[in-house]
Parts: sequence; C-alpha cells; structure tokens
Amino acid sequence: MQACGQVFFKDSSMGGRMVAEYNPREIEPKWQKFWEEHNFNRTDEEGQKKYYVLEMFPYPSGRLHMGHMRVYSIGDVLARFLRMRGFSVLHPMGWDAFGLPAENAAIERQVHPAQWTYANIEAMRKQQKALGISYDWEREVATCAPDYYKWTQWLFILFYNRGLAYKKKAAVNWCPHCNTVLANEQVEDGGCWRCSSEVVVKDLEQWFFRITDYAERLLDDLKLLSGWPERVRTMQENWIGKSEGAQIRFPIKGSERHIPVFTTRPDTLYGVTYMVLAAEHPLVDELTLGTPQEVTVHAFVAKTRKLTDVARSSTEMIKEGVFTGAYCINPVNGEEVPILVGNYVLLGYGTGAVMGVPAHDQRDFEFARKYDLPMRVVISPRDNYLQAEDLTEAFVDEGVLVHSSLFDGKPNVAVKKEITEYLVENNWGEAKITYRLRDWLISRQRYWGAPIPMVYCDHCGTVPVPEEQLPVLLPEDVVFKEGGKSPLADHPAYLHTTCPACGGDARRETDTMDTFIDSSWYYFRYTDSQNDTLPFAKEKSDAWVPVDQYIGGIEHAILHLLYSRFFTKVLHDAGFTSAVEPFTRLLAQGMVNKDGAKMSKSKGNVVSPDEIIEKYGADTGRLFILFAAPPEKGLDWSDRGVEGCYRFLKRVWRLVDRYADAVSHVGSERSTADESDLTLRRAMHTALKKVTDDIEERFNFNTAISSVMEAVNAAYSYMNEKEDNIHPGIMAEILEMVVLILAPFAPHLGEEMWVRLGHSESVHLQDWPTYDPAALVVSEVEVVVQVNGKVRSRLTLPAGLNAEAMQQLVVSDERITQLVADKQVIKVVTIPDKLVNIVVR
RNA sequence: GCCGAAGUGGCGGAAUUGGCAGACGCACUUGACUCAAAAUCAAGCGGUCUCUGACUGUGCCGGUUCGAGUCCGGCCUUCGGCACCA
Repeated sequence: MQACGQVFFKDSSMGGRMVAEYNPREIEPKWQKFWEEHNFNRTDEEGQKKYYVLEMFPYPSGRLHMGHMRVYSIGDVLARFLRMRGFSVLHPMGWDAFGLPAENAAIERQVHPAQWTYANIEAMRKQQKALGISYDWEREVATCAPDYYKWTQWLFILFYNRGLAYKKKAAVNWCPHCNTVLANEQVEDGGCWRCSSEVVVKDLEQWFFRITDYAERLLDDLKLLSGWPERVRTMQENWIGKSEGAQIRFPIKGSERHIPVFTTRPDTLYGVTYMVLAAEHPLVDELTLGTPQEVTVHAFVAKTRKLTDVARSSTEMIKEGVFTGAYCINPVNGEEVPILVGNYVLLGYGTGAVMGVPAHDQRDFEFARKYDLPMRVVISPRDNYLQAEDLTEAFVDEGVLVHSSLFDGKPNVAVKKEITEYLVENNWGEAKITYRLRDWLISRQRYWGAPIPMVYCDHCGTVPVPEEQLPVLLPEDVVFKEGGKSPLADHPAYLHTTCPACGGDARRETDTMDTFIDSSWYYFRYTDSQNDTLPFAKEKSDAWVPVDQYIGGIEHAILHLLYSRFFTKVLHDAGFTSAVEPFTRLLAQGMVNKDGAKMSKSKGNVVSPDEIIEKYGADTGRLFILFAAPPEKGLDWSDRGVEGCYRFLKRVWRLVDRYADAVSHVGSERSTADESDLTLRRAMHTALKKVTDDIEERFNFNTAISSVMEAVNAAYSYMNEKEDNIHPGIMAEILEMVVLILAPFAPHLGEEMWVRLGHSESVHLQDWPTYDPAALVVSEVEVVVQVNGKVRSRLTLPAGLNAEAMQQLVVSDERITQLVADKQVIKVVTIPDKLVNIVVR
C-alpha cells in the first residue's frame, strides 16, 4: 500500500478539533476525498500473504440498489479486515457493461448505448465511492471498452483455434421480445431470463462453445469446491446431469439402417416392447415416406412441433404417440418391436429415441396402457414372480432377471454391466455416458456486445480476424430500430470487409457474443488490467487467481459460475493460468426485502442507498445491512433497525469524545486496576476474540457487530460507575480497540475517531488487535446447579475447581441440601466451571 | 414428484463441541433529565399461575441421554432449485 506510513493530517485540517455531534455528512466525504487523493486502496503486489476479495461486478443499470450495497458491504469488511490482518488484498471493481438494456434505451430515448452506459457507470461509481468501499480503482474494467473486448475477441479466437468454438445449424431458443437467441442456461421456465417472454424454437446457424467437452471435469472438480455452498454445487451437478448407461443399436426391419438408443437401464433390454422417436428425429420422415401412415404421422409431427418447449416439458402434458408402421429388431432376442413417434421424446437428449420398457418404467407403463402396447416383466422380486397383467404400476425396485435368456436369475444391478459387455462383444452397442448439459450457444443478434471476430470469404471459408486487426470495433454510426434485426447486419461498411487470408471480398459475422463471455474472464483481467499485449500475463494472474473469496447473488449459481469455471479450465489447458478453478470460496448473499417482499417499484417498498447515505451516512447503512441478518440469508429492511445502528454509532462517538482527551495523555500517573477496571477489560477482550472469530471463520458479521455493541455497553456501565475516576490506561486500550474493530464496518467513523484518539496514521493501516488471554481470566465463575436436569440454584464459586471440590461446595449449599434431603442421590454430573447436575430418586 | 435449506418472544435474530434458551438490536413499559417535548442516560420486557416461588416453552409426535433448540425415527409447514432426462 503506497500511502502507508504517511502522516495524514499535518498538511491538512484532518486532525482538527472535532465537532461535538456525530455528523456523517461532514466526515464521510472528507475521508473519501483523503483516501482518493492518497490513492489509498492501491493493491500491494509485493506482499507475501495475498488475498483476492471479489464481489460480482454489476451491470451499469443506472443506480445502485440495496442488493449492491449488501454485496459491497460484505466484501469491504472482509477486505479491510484482511488488510489489518497483514494480507495484501486485491479488491477491484468494474462493469459488466455490454447488454440489452443499453440498446433498449437507445431505441427508446435516441441515446447511443455507449453514452448511456458510460453515464450510468459514472453515476454508480460515484455511489460506490460514497459508500466508502475500498476498491483499487486503478484496475477498473468495463467490458464494453475496446481495450477490454479486444481480449474477449482474442479469447474467442483462442477457443476457435482449440476447436472449442464452432458454428452449426440447430434448433435454438429465440426470445421474440429481445430479438435474439439464448443459451439453454438463459431459459427459465420456458421464458427468457431477462424479460420472461416465452421463448420459441428456431432453426438457425449459430456459434457455440464446446462446453460439453468439459462436462466431466466441470462435474468432477466440484469436489474441489468445498468452500462453496452445497446447494450451488448441487445445482451445477444437476445442471450437468450425468447419466451412465449404454447406447444400443436397434436395426430397422427391412433396412440397412438402425436406430441408436441411449438407456440407463440396459438390464431391462429383454423387456423392450416398442420404440419411440422424437418428432424431430431424422428417421421419422424416412420411415413413413410413401406409406399409409405418412399422413397421420406427418400431422402428429406438425402438431407436436408447434408445441412450445414449456408445454412439451410440462408434466401435465398428455403423452401421445402414433405408430409409424415400421418395426425395429431388438438385437438381443431378435424380436420385432413397433416404432412410434411420441410427443414426450426430446431430440436434444440422448439420441432422440427411447426404448419402451413398460413393465419397469412408470412413464412407459402409462404410455403402453394407453395404447395397448404389450408389456413384459423381465425383473422380478426373488420371492414373488410378477405377471405383466397383474401390474398396476411399473416395477422399478431391484430384483432378479427373468425372461432374459442367459441372464435369468441374476440380480439386475449387477447385470447392467454384463449386458453392456455382451452388447459390445456382439457389436450391438457400447457403454455410454450422457450429459444433460448442452453446448453453449454464444451468438447474439444484437449490437451492444463484443463482435464475433470472424469473416466469411467465398474462397477461404470461415476465417478468424488476425490478432493485429483486433479489436473488431463496433461502428458508432448505427441506427437503432424497434424490433428490428441487429444494426450491425444493416451496416454495409461493417458488413463488407476483405478476407484476412486472400484479400478478396468478404463479409463479417454480424452477431455479437453473449455477455456472459465478457464476465467469464474479468477476474483475470483485474490482475493485469493495463496489459496491451495479452489479456493478462500468467505471472500476474497466478499471483492472485483463484479468487480467495467471491461474493454475489445466488441467481448466478449456474450461469456465470459455470461459464467462468469452463473458461478457467480452457485457459489452464492453454497454459495461461495455473488455476483449475476460478473461485476458491463462494458466498451467495441473500436478497434484501422489505415488508416480507422483494423491493420493487410496483410495490412501492424500495429504499435506495442514496437516501440512507443522505439521512444517516454510509457507515450506518453498512452497519445495519451487516447487522440485520447473516450474509447468506434474506434480509428484511427495517427503517427502525437502521435508526438503531445510527444510535449505536452516536453512542460510540460520545464515548470516545468524552474520554479522548483524558486518555491521550496517559502517562506514569496510571492507577492500580480495581475489579471494575478488570471487568471492563475482560468484556473488551472477550468481544475482540469473538469479533475476530466471527469475521475470520464464520463470516457472521451480525454476531461480530453485536459483540462490539456489548463491549460498548460494558464501557457505558463502567462510565456510569466511575464518571471521571476512570483508569486512563485501560480506558485508552478500550477506546482504541473499539475503534479498531469497528473500522472495517464503519470506515469513516473509524478514521475520525482514530484521529481523535491522538493518532497520526490511518486506522486502516493499523494491525488488527490481538486479545490478551490474561484479560479473560476470571477468579470466580457462576455455576448452575441442577437437580434431575432442572436448574435449582446458581452459585458463585472460585474458578478452576476440580469436579470433587465443586460437588462438595454445591452439596453444602442450603437450597440444594433441602431439595435433596429425603432423596437418594444416584449420581452427580459435573462440568468444570459450568454446571453440576444431581440425579436423585 | 425429486433434491436442498429452514421453522426459536410482538419483530430481526443469537445460542460455534449435547450443558443457564432468547445474546445483540428493534418495538413496548417505567424512571431520571426537561416548563414540556425530542435527544440522551438508567431499569424492565417469552407465557401461565396460588408471583421472594413454581410450572411451562425452540413447528408436531415419539425416542436416546443425568441433561436435547442441538442427536435419532416419523410427520407438518414455508422457501428455493430441478422436473417426461430415457
């Protein structure tokens, strides 16, 4: 830290006699200006103990909301605390600045997205500074800046060169409101994640990232993330959706072709009685063309394809199917089974075909009953031979195989592997792992994003833009039209270019990248934000990445966190980072609500950070937001609660104000400490120990703050008892500790009080105090006396007695003697210095 | 339906390893200061009763234990996530 060691008030009015009242409106801007002028939060790159604290960077929507204030408050307490603990802390901030709202603003208000975005950044940065958050602003990044998206494009080409970016025609999710495609992860309940409009499926040629190549590692390495909340890991695990099973080829009767089918239940293979294809399955047309079934099947397919994905994936949807007229052959027993087309089979999962085993799969069971398809039991409980006709539901429990030729009598769990081996031996199929995860669709038909740096040439095909021509800049002279296609596609000067390979006429790709790409690598850029030859240098990023503590909203449990993990792994494989995971610890902070509901304009329950800063100051707002609930839980905003925190800070202020002069001249006149002096000192050191543990190990800022309050309450009791007759040495120690441990929470007040106590160096440059174990020693303890587990008395006993001595003292207590008098003592349980329980009959 | 988290005063929440349930704060009540109010300081504050004491109490039912908010079994409710995944 550069500003370290600087005497800060000799050259200014910083240390002037303070005003009598706590006035955050005066002191907060004063210290913010001081920190800024002295570049106070600049990262120390030389330190040995490094810690990277990162809050998810915001989208520059215009104003900060309480959710932002909460994340930043959490991050800043940690950053300031860790600096006092001797760490070199990297604590940067930036802007996830590409995205649709800017473009919509452009359409609505005729203001260029860049202008709108940068104005918002200005406004929000100002708010962050008004909160007193200790960011190293020299590392600020904005993903929409050409010197940032140049490297986003560079990384796209890296992915392309590694075979991880490819273009294909596929059925993709289209949001009709946003006029662009979406990745699978960005569809929630069949709606667009941003605007909730129902998405429709379109066949389009689009760019994808091959995230499925990393499915296994993304799943496996979740094991490394013990510092993540379990629910986030589980969500990712479910999203990746690994299934192990077999892929089996069913030859089509009277054809050279076959239908590949994925199943997790190869043990039920002898029970297959029909086959169902997805409506979009390429074999459907082939099987029915020119047959009597053609018209029926065609009508069914058309009807099914018209259904939205929401309707199709709803459990309420009625399962329907039609017979194609064709049959395929079960390879293991040579049986002919009918091929149907069904509305519940998804082309995107497995092979788009399902083998029907109605006796052992509930869905198949219902479907078979409805269409009167045959049913065969192939797994039966050992002691009870099942008959297909008797079944009222599918038998899905474990059992032994029947009607399964060579495998009869064997337990079905073991047979899964054996049947798979049997399939391999006969070349009928093989073991197969399927994932629910799909490749990441990254094209967006919008303007305000990083252009995909690709060129299409009639001679050379698809050609990446060479590095020296990066960035491919967004043209500024574009026209934004309501509901239209991307302005880039309508911009001839942008569209027409020359081929980097042959120099001939060529066309640019006019799609831009999903903004989640921008945010998948920004935490690397912070470590080397000025680099103009690489996105970041390995030695710089290796000093900090992985991020030690990442903090953000749970809404990114899959999206941003999965994509960032993928990016880190690719960058690792390409030799750019040693990290295999981007975020060692993750804190998913809860929402800020008011009156039991999410803050929203329509409910009229919005409280803005600005009004809180204006009325009470940033320190009070920060303190309340951390005090009201543990960080990972929802927080209910309470105006009364805020006032309580304001009161507390004023209480601290008055305490320090009253004794600052007395304790700043502590000299040889110190008196001998009496009992109440020592009690106060014990309260302080107890609080200090608890605050340290709460921040460091548990992130329980709410209980940390309550401990500081207890210490301050103890100081008030002491003050009321002693008035001016205090022990100056102990009072000095108490006041300094209170100010030091409060400083990360209320940094402005901390600074002001520290000066008031006669110091000439910033409180934020001080070492975190360590508690004195000697101060915690007590001579007497209160021991609870129970009879049969019920509290009957409390005795004050000397500390450190052994069990026997405690029991003797307890039994001789008059109250207890009476209670136990005519009873038989069965046993006595003793917890030293705490409790004695006498069990009687 | 499946997976996960949670359920404690009037409210937000605490109790970290099975050992005094309700820390801390809010609200409320009372006292001091004041002509008065605000601010501030101090005291009280789960419920019930026969009130210097006892009983009862951490979603419900049961269990383990000298002792359970905490551990075990079975439910109920709320909130998140996933959901024809073959």
